[in-house]
Amino acid sequence: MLETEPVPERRRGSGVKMVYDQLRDEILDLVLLPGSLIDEVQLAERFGMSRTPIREALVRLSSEGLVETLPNRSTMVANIDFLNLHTFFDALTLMYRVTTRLAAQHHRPEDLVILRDHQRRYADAVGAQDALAMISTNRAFHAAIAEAGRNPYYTSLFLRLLDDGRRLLRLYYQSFSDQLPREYVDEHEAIISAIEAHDIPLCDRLAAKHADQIVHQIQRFLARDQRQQIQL
Amino acid sequence: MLETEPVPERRRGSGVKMVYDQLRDEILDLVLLPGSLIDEVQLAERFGMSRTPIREALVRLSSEGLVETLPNRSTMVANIDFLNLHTFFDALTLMYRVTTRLAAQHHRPEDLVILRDHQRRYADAVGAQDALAMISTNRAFHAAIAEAGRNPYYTSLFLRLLDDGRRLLRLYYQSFSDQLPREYVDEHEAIISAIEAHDIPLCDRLAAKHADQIVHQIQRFLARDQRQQIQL
DNA sequence: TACAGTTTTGTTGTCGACAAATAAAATGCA
DNA sequence: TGCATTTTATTTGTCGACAACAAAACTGTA
Repeated sequence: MLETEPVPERRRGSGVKMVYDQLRDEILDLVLLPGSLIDEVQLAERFGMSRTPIREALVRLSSEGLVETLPNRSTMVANIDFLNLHTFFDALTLMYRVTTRLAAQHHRPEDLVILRDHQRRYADAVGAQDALAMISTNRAFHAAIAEAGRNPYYTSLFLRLLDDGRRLLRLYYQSFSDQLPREYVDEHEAIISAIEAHDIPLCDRLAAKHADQIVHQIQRFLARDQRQQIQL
Repeated sequence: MLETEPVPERRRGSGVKMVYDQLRDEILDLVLLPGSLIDEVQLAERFGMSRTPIREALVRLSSEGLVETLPNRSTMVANIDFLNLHTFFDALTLMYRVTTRLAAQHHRPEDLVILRDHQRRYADAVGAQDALAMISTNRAFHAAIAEAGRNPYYTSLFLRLLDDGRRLLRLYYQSFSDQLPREYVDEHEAIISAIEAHDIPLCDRLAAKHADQIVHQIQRFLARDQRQQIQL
């Protein structure tokens, strides 16, 4: 009597969160391509559970704008809006500045330890030429700055922007993984020092410069091969 | 044959949205008090539908921070965080400034028509001493400015802030509905003119002043009767 | 062949029911 | 009586099933 149990007997309330986290990662990592349709029963079979928890996860993703749900029709992975990218860059730059300024004001000693930890991991990723690790560690670094700023409103918007950017960065790094991120390591170091020194104007300048670097780099990439963006 | 139909035969996909909108309004209008527990089957009976759509509405409200859901236990109306109000005021002020500046840059002629329409309704509400109408029309006015700024990232954060503030304003206006909002009418007029003139620095100054007025007024109120805030 | 109307197919939105998990009540023991 | 333990009860998380809706496939007619 072979009682195969492919689903490893998950705990009660963990279903939605598991599906949510998994789908979210796959969307942001472009495993699920923008515009592709999502079938609930297919997901239900894949995760070995009913459609109900799948649906709740999709509702959550929908309210965060990661999927668009057409009434009585399939839900769809949200498209990347290449036409209004300037609004994204604008908001991203402002949030870089605001969160870094606030970190200079409100950080505590333990925040610096965390920051340096993330920075070290980022430097390792750059040294190892590991594009995926660069993306995630860079994100963690700036998310930690936002946390140190201690304003949840800014933090949540910033995280959303970083996630939206994560999809762009996936396009970016998969096309050419060059050595430019080396500059970012130094800039990160300077930002940490400015935060530690409570130098708010310097934090503002450094964050703005850092943001401009990233924005211009992405824009250069987009201008370079426009075919790819039209294709999506 | 008496076929009573208390539930008016709603359309198919409208269930969740109806429950979501209704609960959201009741939470923001303090009909559902912060910290109060929400029973799903009770809501299901009240809305005349199954628990499934109620649940999806609650998930959505949860992801927007309006309710907090304890695992395997009741979900709860989110508390008002009186301790960290300064983060709220800070973000609100910045968003006032940013959205108004962007409206000066990117507005179109039809936006001004909409703005003047909201402004007229706000003036009417002030004239009629209708506190609830003041809250909603003021919100609509500033939301329209954000829309005219055409940056969905800022708009969504701003709307969230305005909604969080709506609960505070409910506390505020229900304790003393005075004639102070009269000043706001004039300030709104000045903001409209500055937007129309594309005067970005003036928009920034006016928005900052406007925000400070509101913030200080709420802070005065909170300092005046602290008993009420502790009670909640 | 082109097109309007009809049928079929596939997918979603909703339902009622059951089981797990927690809180409350009841019981037993010192 | 006070406390630990068991039992009950309530509420959630999940499931399988069915009906409604939209798109695709099909049919008949000009």
